[in-house]
Amino acid sequence: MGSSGTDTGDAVELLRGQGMRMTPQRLAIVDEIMSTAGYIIPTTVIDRVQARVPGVSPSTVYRTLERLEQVGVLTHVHLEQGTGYHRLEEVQHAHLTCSRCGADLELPRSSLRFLERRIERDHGFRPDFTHHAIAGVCAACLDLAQQ
Amino acid sequence: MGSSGTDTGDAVELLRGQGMRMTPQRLAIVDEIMSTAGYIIPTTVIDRVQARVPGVSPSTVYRTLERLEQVGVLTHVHLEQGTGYHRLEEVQHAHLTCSRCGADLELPRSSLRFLERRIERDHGFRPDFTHHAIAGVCAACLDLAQQ
DNA sequence: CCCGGCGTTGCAACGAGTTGCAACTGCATT
DNA sequence: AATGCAGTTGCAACTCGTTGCAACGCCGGG
Repeated sequence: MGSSGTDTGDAVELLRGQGMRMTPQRLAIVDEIMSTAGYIIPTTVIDRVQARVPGVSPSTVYRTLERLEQVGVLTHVHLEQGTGYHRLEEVQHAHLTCSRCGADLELPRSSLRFLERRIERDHGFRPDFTHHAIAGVCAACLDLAQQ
Repeated sequence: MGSSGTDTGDAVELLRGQGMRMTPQRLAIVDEIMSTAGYIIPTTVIDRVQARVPGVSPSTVYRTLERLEQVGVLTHVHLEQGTGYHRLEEVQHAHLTCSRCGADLELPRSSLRFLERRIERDHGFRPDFTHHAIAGVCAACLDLAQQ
């Protein structure tokens, strides 16, 4: 686990097609991301990539993540504690973050389609609830508060 | 304008009641916030307060904002470009940020109550759509894309 | 009105993230 | 296989924000 997932090759090919050069650093970064399920935060990418290719500078990682997003391989989300990146192909979901206990629930986008459509109809704005986390109070904490 | 709004006095009194000491720095920070409509970002507070009380350190401003939030005078929101603070009494609203043109629309919380209740009913999580901005595409950009 | 405890401040050091720039290197071409 | 250059990299410097700590000063008690 943790290396050379099947999509890494696909991604590399796609990146080459976009005129991007495949350097060792970039290869390590892409492979690290492609073999990670869910989202990953930049500092983690930096740590893991530096373990593989000593001397990789943080700025390279940040710039590569940005590049990968432009090319359409990744997307970033704003979570309670900062920015996270995940593969674009991953199932889209919103993050429900409990402001009491910090729990992070995932809600499939399909469950929010109705709300998205309703807001678009009522306000002319087509929202994407997956880009920013949604704060609130989870069921467990609601129960505690109700006693 | 921009100084000693009527609520500054109320706030100071409340803070004293909480055992907080009123230093010149803190007084300037509180007054700056209380006389600002809408949200304000920390760096702006730092600039304005330093203009009044030379030498105030940024850490003091950050710590005071945090303190004011604990006491219940302020609240922070996560916008596309960082953190913003606003008075708690201000009308609550969600921020709709257009990912195409960057427009920032405000949607009164009352317009979202229905959605909040529906999510709570369906998923057991009571969301607060005002805490994080909501990304999406505004009406104008939707029109452009449709042609 | 002075005194002293403890809440507060400034500073220095640090971590995350961004940017400008000179040096380097994939890789297409020859 | 050698060459050239546009795409990349690492570094240094900078901004925003956080934290530990010693010095400071607000304010209640004498």
